[in-house]
Amino acid sequence: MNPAERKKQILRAVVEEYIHTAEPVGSAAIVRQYLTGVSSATIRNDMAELERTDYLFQPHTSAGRVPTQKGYRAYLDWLMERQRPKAEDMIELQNAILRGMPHWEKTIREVTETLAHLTGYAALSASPRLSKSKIKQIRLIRLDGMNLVLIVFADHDMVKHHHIRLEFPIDAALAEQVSHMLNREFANMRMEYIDEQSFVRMMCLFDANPELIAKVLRLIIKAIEEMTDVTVYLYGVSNLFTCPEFCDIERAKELYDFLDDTSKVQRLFMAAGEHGGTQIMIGSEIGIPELEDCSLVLARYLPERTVSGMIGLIGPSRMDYSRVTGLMDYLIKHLDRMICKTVNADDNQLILRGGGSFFRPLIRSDEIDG
Amino acid sequence: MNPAERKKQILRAVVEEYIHTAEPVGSAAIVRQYLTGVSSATIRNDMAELERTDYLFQPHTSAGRVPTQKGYRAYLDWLMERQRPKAEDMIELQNAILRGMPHWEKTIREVTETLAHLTGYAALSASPRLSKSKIKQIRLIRLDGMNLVLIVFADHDMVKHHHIRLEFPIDAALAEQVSHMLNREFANMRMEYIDEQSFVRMMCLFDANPELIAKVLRLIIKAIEEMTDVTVYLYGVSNLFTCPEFCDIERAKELYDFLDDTSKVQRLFMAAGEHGGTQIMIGSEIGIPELEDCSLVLARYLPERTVSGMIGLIGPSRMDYSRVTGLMDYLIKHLDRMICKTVNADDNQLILRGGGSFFRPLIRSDEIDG
DNA sequence: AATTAGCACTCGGTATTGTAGAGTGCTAAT
DNA sequence: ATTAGCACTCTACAATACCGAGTGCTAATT
Repeated sequence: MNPAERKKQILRAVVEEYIHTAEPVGSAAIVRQYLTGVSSATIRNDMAELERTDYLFQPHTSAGRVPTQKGYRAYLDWLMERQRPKAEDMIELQNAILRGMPHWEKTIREVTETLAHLTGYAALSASPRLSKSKIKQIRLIRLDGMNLVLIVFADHDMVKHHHIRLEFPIDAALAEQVSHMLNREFANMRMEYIDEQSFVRMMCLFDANPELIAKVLRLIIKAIEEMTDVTVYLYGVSNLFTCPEFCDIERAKELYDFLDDTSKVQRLFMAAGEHGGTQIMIGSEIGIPELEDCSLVLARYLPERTVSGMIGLIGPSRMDYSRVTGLMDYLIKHLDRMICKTVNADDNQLILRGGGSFFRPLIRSDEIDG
Repeated sequence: MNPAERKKQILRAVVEEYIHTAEPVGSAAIVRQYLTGVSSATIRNDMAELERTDYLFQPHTSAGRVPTQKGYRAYLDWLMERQRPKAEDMIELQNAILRGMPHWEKTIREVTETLAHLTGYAALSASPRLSKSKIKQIRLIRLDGMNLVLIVFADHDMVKHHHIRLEFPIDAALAEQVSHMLNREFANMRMEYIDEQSFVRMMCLFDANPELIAKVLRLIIKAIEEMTDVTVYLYGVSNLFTCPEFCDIERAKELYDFLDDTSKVQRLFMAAGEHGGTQIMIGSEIGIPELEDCSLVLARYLPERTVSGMIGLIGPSRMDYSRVTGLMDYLIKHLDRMICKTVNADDNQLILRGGGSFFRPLIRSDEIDG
C-alpha cells in the first residue's frame, strides 16, 4: 500500500476506533484491528506526520492519538462511508412516522424521540416557522364575553389556535365584526407582515369603542406574532450524561443549561443552511462555546416548502457519523414521502429528491494525500 | 436549661446548620453558634442520645452528626418556625403573578419558574385536571374539508382546543350537525364521563355516512380525553446538579430521568392530598426510590375549586424548610387572591382561607421530650 | 527510500504510606 | 447533671513508588 493511502487508512482507523472506545488509539491497536501486516513503527511514523499536519492529537507523551476537529472533518469529507441503517432501525423510524400520521407535527415529535433513542445522543427538532406562510383563513370564536379563541389557518394545513381571556367583556356582534375584518385584512397575507402597523391599520376600520377594540386587537396581533415562533422539541438529553466527555457534573450542567434554553437552541437552528440534506457541524464550526466538544447534525424536513423545519442530533464530536448520517438520510427521505401524501401542496410544487447529504469541504483533498 | 429542651435545641441546631453547610455538624460548632454556655461534652452526650433515638446519624466515628429523616420530620413538626419571605422575594412572586394575568394558566408557569429561581431547587407544577369539570360549551369549527378545530369551554373559563386533521373530507353541513350534537350531548357533562360509551351513544344519532362519522367522533372523543390530562411544568432542574447530594453524574442522571418523565411526575402529584395548605414529604415518605434523599413540597392552588392544580418544589432532604414553607404559604395566598379576581366563580363559592400549612405528624411530641 | 526491530524514555494512573486534624466516647472530678 | 481532659478513630490529603502503555529514535533490513 502506498504511504498516502496508508495515512488515510490510519486516520480512518483512529477516528473509528476512538468513536467506539473513547480512548486514545495506539499504534498497536491499529496493527491488531485495522492494518495487519504493517509494523507498529510504521504506523507510529505516519501518526507523527498526521499530528504535524494537525489531523491527530496526543493528549500526553505516552498516550495514543485522538482525532482533532480537522481530523473528524477529513474523515467526514473523504474517508467515511454512509452506513445503510439496520433493518430494525428502519422499522422503528417507519413506526414513529406512522404513529404521528396524519398529524405530521406529531410525527416530527415521535421521530425526534425515536432518533434520540436509536442513537443514544440528544435529538432536537423545530416546528416549521410560519413567518413566510400565507394565512388562508382566520377566525375569532367568541365563547362568552370574556373568552375568545383565535384560530389561524395557514398554508400547508398549518393550524394555530390561541385562547384570549379579556379583562372587559366584548359583545357577540363586535366580536363577529372583528373576526370579519381580520379575515378581510389578513387573508392571503404572510404571517410575518402582521405587526404593529397592521394594528394601526385595523384600528382605523372601527369607530365605536376604541379602548376595547384596541385591547382586543393588541392581544390578537400578539397572539399571531407568537404563532410564528418555532417550537423546539428536545429528547434524550440524559443520554449525553453517560458520554465520557460530559461525565463531570460541571460540564453536564453547562450543556444541560444550554439545551434547556429554548432561545439558544433556536439560534442553533438558525445557523443551519436553507438547503435540504444532512449537514454536520463539528466543535467550533457550530460557533457556540458550550458546544466546543460536540457535533451537531441537522437536516431540513420538507426542504422544498415554505413550512420546512429542522431535525437533528447533538452528541460528542466523537459521534458515530457513519451510522448517524445513514439514519438521517433515510429518515428525511421517508418523512418527505409520507408527509407529502397527506398534505395539500397548494402553493408549492413538491419535488421529491434523494436524500443526498451536504458536507462543507473545508480541507483540500491533496493536503492529506501529500 | 432543662435537658429535654436542650436536646430539642440541639436537634434544631444540627438541622439548621446542616441545611446551610451540607457538612456533618460537630459538637463544637453547636457550642460556638447555637448553645453558647454549654460544654461540648454535654452536647456530645445529648447527641449520642439523639442518635440512639434515631434523630441523628453519624456517617463515621470521627464525624459530626447529620439529621435522619425522622430528625427532619421532628424539626418540621415541632421545632421549625416559618420564615416570613424577604421583601424582594415577595415582590418577585407578585411580579410573576402579574406577568401572567389575566391568563392565570400562564401565571402558574411564571410563578413556578420564579420559585425555582428564588429557592435554587427544582420547581414543578401541574395544570388543573379537568376530569371533574363540567363542559359549558363545545364547538367544532370546520376550516376546510380536512381540517377541524375542536374547542371545549369548561368550568372556570377553562378552554382547550385541538386541531383535528382528517384523512377523508367532511362537508360543512355534516360538521355543523356534529357540532350541534356534541353540544346537545355533552354540555353540562363532566369531562371524565366522556368515553367509549359516549361514542356509541353519539353514533346512534347519525344514520348517513357511518364510517366517516365514526372516524370523526373517535378523534373527537380522543381529543377530549387528552384534554383532561394534566400538563406538568418543570423548571430549575439544573439547580439540583449543584447540590452536593446530586453532584455525581450517576445520581444526577437518575434524578433527571425521573423528572423528565412526565407520567412519573404526574404520579407525584397524585400522592399529595386534596386539601389546601403546604404539604411536605421527606425522603421515603414520598414513596419513590429515586427520590430517597429528596424532599417534596407541594401545595394546591385554588384548593376550593374543582379546577385546582398543584405547585411545588423538589430539593434535597437538606432543604431550607423554614424559608420554603414561608414562600409557599405566601405564594398560595396571593395566587388564590389574584386568580379569584379574574375568574368567574360560577359553580363553586370560593372562600378565601389563610395559608395554614399542614404537616403530617408522624412522631409523638413526647418522644423527643423524654 | 521505505520499512521495521529494538530499546530507552515519558508519563498518567493506581496503590501505598504517612500525617494532620476534626470529632468522638469515656472517665473521673466537680 | 455537667464538664474537663484525654486517648482513640477515621477521613482527607499529600507524597512516594511503581506499573505499563505507548512513544520516538536509531540502526539494521528490504
